[in-house]
Amino acid sequence: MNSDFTLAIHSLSLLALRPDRMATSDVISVSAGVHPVRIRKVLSLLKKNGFLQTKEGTGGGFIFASEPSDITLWDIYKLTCDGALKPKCTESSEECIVGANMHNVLFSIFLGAEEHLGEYLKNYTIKEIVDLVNMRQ
Amino acid sequence: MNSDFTLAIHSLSLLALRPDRMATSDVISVSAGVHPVRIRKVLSLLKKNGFLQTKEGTGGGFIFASEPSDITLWDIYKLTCDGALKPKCTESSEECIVGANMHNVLFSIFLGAEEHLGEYLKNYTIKEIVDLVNMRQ
DNA sequence: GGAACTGTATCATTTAATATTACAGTAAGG
DNA sequence: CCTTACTGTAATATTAAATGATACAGTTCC
Repeated sequence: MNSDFTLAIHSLSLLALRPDRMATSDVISVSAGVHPVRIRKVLSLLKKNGFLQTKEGTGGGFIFASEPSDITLWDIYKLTCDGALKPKCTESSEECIVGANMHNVLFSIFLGAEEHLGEYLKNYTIKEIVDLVNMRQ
Repeated sequence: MNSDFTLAIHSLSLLALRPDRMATSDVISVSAGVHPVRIRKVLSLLKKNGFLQTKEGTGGGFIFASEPSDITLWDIYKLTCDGALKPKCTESSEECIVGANMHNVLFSIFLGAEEHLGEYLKNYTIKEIVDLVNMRQ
C-alpha cells in the first residue's frame, strides 16, 4: 500500500490534535520522518479536496478545515492510492485464450475488490484514528 | 498489487484448461509474457502448497493437482502477497504522540482490511476465472 | 525589504521488481 | 550410459518505482 496514504492519515491526525493552530510542513515532516516537500505534496492534494486549509507566508502552514469525524480512510484512499489494488498484468499473448482475456477478467474482479475494501475503510474516520492513538499512550 | 498474484492465477487458469497434459514453464511464460524462471519460481510455491504437481526431465512440466473449483483467489493471495496491504510507515518520531503510535494503529486496521478483502476473494475460484475467460471469447 | 512559509518542477538517489545467466538435479528415450 | 528436455534455485544485472534533495517563484507578515 502506497505510503502517501499513511502520510496523509498521519498528517491529518496530527492536525486534528491541534485544531487551533497551524502546523508547518517542517513540523509534520519531523513527526512523520519524511522530507517536508513530500508533506507539502500530499497535503496539497488534501487541500484541493477541502479537507484542510493552508496559509503561505510567515506564521502559515496547514490546519484542519473540517471535522475529524467527517473524513474516512476511504476518502483518503481514493485521493492517494485509487487503483492501487489493480493487478499489474504484463503484455500477455493475444494468441492464447488465457493471455488474451485474463487482464479484463482480473480487472473487473479487482474493481469489485476495491469497492469491497472501501466498505471497510469507511468505518474508520480520522477521529477514530486519533482516539486509538490516544488510547495507546 | 503484487504481479506474482496475477501470474499465479494466469498459470493456474491455463493449466485448468488442459487438465490432461503438462505445460512447461516456457509455454506458460509465452502466454503470460514473462521470463520462464519467474514462472518456475511462482509455481514452485503453488506446488509446495499442493495446488499443482511438477515433473522434471523430458516431457515434464506443470500440471493441475486439484480441482479448479477448490482453489480460491484468497488461497493464492495468501501465498503470493500476504501482507501487501500493510502500510509502509517510515521511522517516525517517538517523541510525538502521533509518530509514536501511528504505526501500531494503522497496522491493526490493515490487518482487518486484509481479512475483509479475504472474504471477497474467497468468492472467486480458478474455475470461475476460467469460465469468465471463456465467456469473453 | 527581509524572514518564513506554501507550491511545484526538476533532478538525484535509493529501493523494489523483474529479467537474465548459470548450473545442479531429474527423468525419458535411444 | 549418454544426450536431450525439463524443474529448482542461486547469483547477478537491469529496469522501474518510490523517495529524497535542491531550487526557486509566489505569498504573507512584521
